[in-house]
Formats: sequence, structure tokens, C-alpha cells
Amino acid sequence: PPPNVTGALHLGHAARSATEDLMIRRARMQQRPTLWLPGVDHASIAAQWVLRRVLADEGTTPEELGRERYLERMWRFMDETRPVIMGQQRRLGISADWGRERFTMDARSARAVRVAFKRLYEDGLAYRGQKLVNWCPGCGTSVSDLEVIGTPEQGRLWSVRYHLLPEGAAPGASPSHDETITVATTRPETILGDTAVAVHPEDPRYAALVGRTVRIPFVDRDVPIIADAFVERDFGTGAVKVTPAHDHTDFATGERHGLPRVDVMTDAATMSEEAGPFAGLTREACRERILADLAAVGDLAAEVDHELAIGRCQRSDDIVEPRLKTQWFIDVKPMADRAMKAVRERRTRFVPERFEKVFFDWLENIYDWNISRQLWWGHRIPAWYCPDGHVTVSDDGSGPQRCVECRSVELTQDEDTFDTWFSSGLWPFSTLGWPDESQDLRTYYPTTVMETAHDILFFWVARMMMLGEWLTNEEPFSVVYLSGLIRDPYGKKMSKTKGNVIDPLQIMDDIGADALRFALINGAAPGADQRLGPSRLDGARNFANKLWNAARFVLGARPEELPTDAVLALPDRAQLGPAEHWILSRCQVAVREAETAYAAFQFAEASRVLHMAIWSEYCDWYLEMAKVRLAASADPAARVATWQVLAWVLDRYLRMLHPVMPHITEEIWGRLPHRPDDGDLLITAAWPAQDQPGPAADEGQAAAVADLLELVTQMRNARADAGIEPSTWLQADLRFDDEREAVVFEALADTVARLARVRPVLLPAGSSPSESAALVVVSRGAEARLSVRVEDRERDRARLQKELDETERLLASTRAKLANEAFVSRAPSHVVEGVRTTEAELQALAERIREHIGE
RNA sequence: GGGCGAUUGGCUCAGUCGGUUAGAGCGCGCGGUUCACAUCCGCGAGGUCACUGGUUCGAAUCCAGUAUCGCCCACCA
Repeated sequence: PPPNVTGALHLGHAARSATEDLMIRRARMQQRPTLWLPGVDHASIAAQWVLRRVLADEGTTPEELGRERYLERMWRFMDETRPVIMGQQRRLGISADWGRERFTMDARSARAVRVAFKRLYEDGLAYRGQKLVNWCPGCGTSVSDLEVIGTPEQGRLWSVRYHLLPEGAAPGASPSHDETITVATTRPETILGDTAVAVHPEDPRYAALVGRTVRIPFVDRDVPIIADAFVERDFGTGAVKVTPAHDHTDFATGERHGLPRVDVMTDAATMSEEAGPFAGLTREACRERILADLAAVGDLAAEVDHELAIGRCQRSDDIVEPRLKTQWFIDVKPMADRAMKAVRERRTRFVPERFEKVFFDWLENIYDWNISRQLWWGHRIPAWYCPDGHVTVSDDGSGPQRCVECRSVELTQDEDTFDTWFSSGLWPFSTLGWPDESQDLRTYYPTTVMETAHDILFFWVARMMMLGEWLTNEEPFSVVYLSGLIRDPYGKKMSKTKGNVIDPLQIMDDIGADALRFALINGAAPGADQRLGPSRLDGARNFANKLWNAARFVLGARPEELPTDAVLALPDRAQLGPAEHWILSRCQVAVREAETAYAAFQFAEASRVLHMAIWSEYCDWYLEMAKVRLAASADPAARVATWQVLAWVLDRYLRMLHPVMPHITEEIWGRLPHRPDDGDLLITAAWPAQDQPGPAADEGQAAAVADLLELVTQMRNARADAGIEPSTWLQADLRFDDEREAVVFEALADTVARLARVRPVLLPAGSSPSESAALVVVSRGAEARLSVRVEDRERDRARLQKELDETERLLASTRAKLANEAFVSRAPSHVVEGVRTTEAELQALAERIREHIGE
């Protein structure tokens, strides 16, 4: 989504950009045709606020400048601010098609807006009419329903007595003193605009009063008591004042009953001439005066605290006033139906899926879209009026010559501009050349993925889908990926006033763009808000550092025997040792799992898989194992083969990680040998998950190595528990149940020595245990005895006992399962078999441990 | 008022198809000047998976209800 032109890069942008860049880079490596079109949005209301502050600093105001000079100043401001936000985006390293940068206020967008509007007008969807709009006095413009935020606030509910006219009395007669109807209101100032009182048609309390006339105080207007089912009998007094010009419900009621609309306010939210004695007062002052006056004459019947939802402007936080205006609206229902159809037909799907429901709920209950804004900055509505009031809509850039109805040449253009989201809603196709049948449009439209935060699902995504379906007859994108918002470590929204904002530019200075990207990707579940704080950022920085250092080691360990122009390749299979089979096997698993996650939009999972594989498998184990085989004393062929595996595996990790951390992976990759079919840059290199898998690892050897590593861990554990100095070399007698494991061990004896700091000796399978004092380590297929001093061994008793307890606990639960007749007969056989195997292993293990404890 | 989501070690979160010994990072404890990395290495402690009931041979996972928190929508004035 295009960021606002006047904005500074914040973490939300960074997160969106990182996610989008991830997708585009992966697609590019998969050799798919990719286009990521960057740009900025003109954000009319936001820009107007920003420029007003700038002008204030310059000692002037928009009003002083006038429309024309104001717009000139705005364009100059755009020229200053636009490169700033674009430059900040580039620092993230996002691989957009920068040469195609677009702006929602550029000439091509302007044309698309005109054409779209004319089409909607001709289709009967765009119309001009007098309706209630949401008027924001602070912004001086109407805003759409979405921009009005219902804010729960403590208010009051006043009950006011209206006096009835005597039955059958002529209009203007004196109202009755005693006969009254009491209405409840939270907004006494709108009394002045009342044109009816409504009660429920089945409310016995008021049945007799329906049809009578009441006198509205202060303005002395006589209005009817009407019956309408919208009235809630249980609320307030059960009688409602009806103010069609100042309340959305009342407007609808007024339409049903043909009530007049009396507008008692001005654009500045002060009382108008229609307010009679209160004209000129602010709405707040008017309320006070009315309440005082009502109380004075005894017509204020009750006053209670009442919590209500106040509509406030998203931008200015002012209380939004429903006001009667003649403006442009779009009947969105037909478009909404088309958009919903695209989703039902699965031409567009949401990730995560649950947003479909939110999407449907909104579109099913949608109201007409008010698109007129009383702002200067924006696309001016291409509608012209002649002196007779005829409307001419034109998509011609220079406007119409004559009125379409009376041929008058005296035409005046509508003063208003479009809601910014109208032009944003055209983005997927206006940027590709629409309305022209351009080559780009044919190639890239409909697009593949729309990625954005869920807070603009209605504002933007739904509008793009409606406008796209209606204007191009195609869904604008097939996947909507909705991400969450970034919050501070305590779950609070980041805001400047709270002072909890993390500045992505500062973070990039501190830890680099890649670390920031990794932190953002790694912490983000689709659709879920994420908390971001120092600890996650530190972790990401550490990972970048780890990868860099591992690469430094690999590059530095390159054997001299390998020709400088050697291509990236695996050695002959015969040259692979067990450790090489193990890491090749692990690498294949990681590539497969990461790809599955990427394909399912589970980007955090993909990053976790790669983080684990690189850190916990490649660095923690394989690099350490490789060091032995790389040592100068080793056979040169083995040394070369080992390095080839190191490089080959690293290459795969780098490719898979590139979408997340483009800079560091590119930098490292550039220093590794490449395959003959590779270009110079990783950004366009082939995606491992779909290229040739390479020779399959020997899974038997890989599994044996895994067991051996488990044994190493246990030996370390035993040493630590017994408090053996880490630097001490111990003698270790090893015995394996399985002959193949023994063979693998023999090949890796030096490696085991290094990893566990022991001098390992292989005992024959049936040999008797050593008599010397020893730490005993027992694993499923092997055991080790570490020779130590007697007192060291004494400290070790507890460890074996603990292991036995744990083993017996597991054994008990396994046996309980097998003892369950229902389990054995109903569970799938492979599950039962698995449990049987586990039971046998655990039993053997327990026996062996017991044996050693008995010694 | 309606809807959605969350609830898993001290903290932040994974756990996708019901069967794994429930994982990770941070934090915590113990140890470490091993020639890639102290932004590091090794070892460890720490979880009745919010609660109640149900389905199932088997539930963190599916269903119903409850509680708490968060978000979205809404014309009880």
C-alpha cells in the first residue's frame, strides 16, 4: 500500500515493506514474472493538516493564500516530502520497481479518477443529492462513515416536557399547560431542529397521543406525534424527539414520514439563524442555555448520567456533526455484491481466512459512500453545473464545453474534491495504465497478492475490490494477506504522544535493515498484532551476527586444494562422511519445511525454521564437526569434500533466507562459489525448493549421527552434573548395540572427542564393563563410561536415578496405553506399533540404567 | 447489543492433519580465555496448555458453556 506522501517511515511501513519484499523476492527467485509497484498516496486530509502547520510557521494560512496559491504551495511541499519517504523506504532494501513509482495525484491517476467517476455516474451509481453527511467542524469537510470513530463517553440523558396543543386546536394556538409528552435526549441543542415526536405504534402509554400536535419550545414550531417501530419502548421515556437534519436515525424516520428538515447549525458548529434566540452560540453554549431555560420553566423533567458513543473525527478528534448537505454519493451496494461474489467464488481469498466474515459483515450492511470533500488538495470532482442546475459529468481533462442538457456554456465546476480513498481504490489498475488496455494491464492484472494491515480492510481493500470488479470486471487480486499492527512491548499502540515509538531508521542505524526485517517477520503471525521491543530486536541482531560469523569461518576455511574457479558442487558421494550425510539430510528437511511455510504465508514459521537450522544445526553441530575434517592433518580430498558440503549447504540456507534478509545473504553469497547456471546476484538466483534436490543423503548414516550427537549431549550433561572441569580430558569407553552405529562412530571418533572432550575407545559389543570408577551414560542404542575419580562419580548418582525415574514414568504411561484394549483395537496400527517400539526401547533403557545404579 | 480473536514456563510467542517425552527466544541458575562468533559456547531449572463439561481408544489441538483481556461493527435517542 502506498504510504502517505507527507509521512515519515514508521514501523508499520517497515513491517509491510518487509513482508511484501519477502513475497516479491521469493517469487522472483522462483522465476515468476514479478512486479511490485511503489508509490505514495496524496492523503488529502492528512496532508492538509501537515501543510497548515507548515504555513502557520511561515506566518500564513490556507485561507489567506486562496485555493490556487495554496495548491501551488502544496505541490512544492510534495516535491520536498516525497523523496524523503521514498528514500526511507529504500533503506529497508525493498526490491520494488523503482522506475515505475506512482503517485495518486499524478496525471495518470487523475485521468483514471475522472473516467471511473464518469462510468459510475453513467451506471447510475454516482449521484448528487441532499443527505446527511458526517461533518467535521475541525477539518471543515465531510468525512465518510469509516472516519467517524464511535467513542464511549460519559454523557447525560435529559427528559424534556413538550406541551401538546389542545385536541383539534388550530396551528398557532396556545399549547396546553398540563398536557405534555416527555422525550429523552442526549443532545438538547437539537431540540431547535425537531420536526416530530415519535412513539412506538404498540405502546399503550402513547397510543392516544399519536396524531396530536406538540409545540417545540424556543422556536415555537408545531410538530406531529408520529408512530414508528424504530422507537425502543424501554429506553428513556419511550418517546423520541425527531430531528431529521441532525441525526442519521431521525433522517431516515423523516424520510418515512415526510418530515421537514430544519438545519440549526453552521459549518463552524455554531447555531444558525434557524436556532432563533440561540443563533450564533456554539453548540456547547447553546446546550447549556437551553437546559437552563427549560429548567427555569419547569420543563426539564429528569436528568441522569448516561454512557453513550460519541462520533469523533478520526483525524481531528472533533465531535462529528450529522449535517444536511448536497454532495456526491456512491451507491455501493451493486459493487459490494460483485466484490462478495468474487470471494464466494474463491477468486479472491483472505489470509487469514477469518477476515472473510468481517469483510462480508461490512459489505452486507454498507451504506452509500459520501465521496465529496470540502478540501482543496485532492482530485476535483469532474462535475459541472450550469445556471439552471443541470449536472454535466466529464472525463475530459479540460472539462466539458457545454451543459449536456441545455447546451449552456456557463459552467461552474464542483468546488469539492474526492475522498482520497476513491483514487486509492483504483490503485491496482490505475497504476497499470487503466483505462487504457495497456500491455502492463494485460500482463499484470489481476494482480496476485494484496498485502496490508487489517485496519484498512474496509477503507482500502474492500474499496479496491468493489471498484476493481465493477470497472474492470475482474478481481483486482487473488489473495489478500492481512497483517496485524505493531505494538510496544506492553501491547500498547505506538504513538508519539505516549513516547513509545520505535523509529525504524534509528533501528536500522543500530542493528541494520536485515535484523529489523528479521525481527518484524519472525514475530508476525498472519492477522495478529505483534509486540516489538528491544529483546526481539537484539535476538535478530544476534542472528545476523551469527550468520555473518559462520560465513566468515566457512570462507576462511576454504582449502587451498580447491581451484579458485571451482563451481559450487557437492563432492562425489564416496567422499561424504557421516556428518556430511547428516547435515545434507537436515538441510533438505529445513528447505522443505521453510518452503511449506512460505507457500502457506506462514512467514514467521519460515524464518523460525531457517533460524533453527542455521544456528542449532549448521553452526552448533556441523561447523564443529567439519573443523575436525578440515584440519590440516586430514586427507586433502576429505578436506575439499567437507568444504564443498559446507559451502553447498550454506548456499541453500542463503537462498531460502534471502527474502527475509536480503543484504547479508547477498553479501555472503557473492563470496561463495556459484553453480554454472547462476548469475552474479543472489536476488535472481534459483529458488532451492524447486531446483534439483541434489543427491539424497544416506538417511541411515544421518540417523546414526543424530544418535551419536545425542550421546555427546549426554556425556556433556554427565560431566557438568559431576562438576568435571570443562577443560579436563576424560577417557570414554563406548559401546553400541547396533553395528552400523559403531561404524559411524569410528568414522567420527575424533569429532566425538572434540565435541565431548573425551578420548573415546570403542568396546566390542559384548565386552564386560570397565571396573574403574566411571560416569555412566546410557542412551537408547549406546552407552558410554567416562573414567573419573571416585569422588566425582559419587556426585553422579543422582543423575542416573533421575534418568531412571523419568524413563520409568514414560514406560508406565506407554504400558498403560498398551494395556488399554480399546486403544490397541481402535487406534491405527502404525500408531500402536510406534508405541510398542517405544515401550521396548524404554524397557531396555530402564534395565540398563538400573544395572549401573546397582554397581 | 452483535461479531471476531486471545488465554501454553517469569516475559514474548510457536504448536497448521487429534497420537511428539508440549517447543523456541528472552530472562533465570551453574560452568566456560576450545584458533567463526562473549552480539558467543556448554549444562540446567522452570508448564495440572484459563476454567467446567462433552466427543474420542486418545484432546493444548474438536464441540458446548463460563471467566478474563483485546479488537471490529452497531441508528436505545
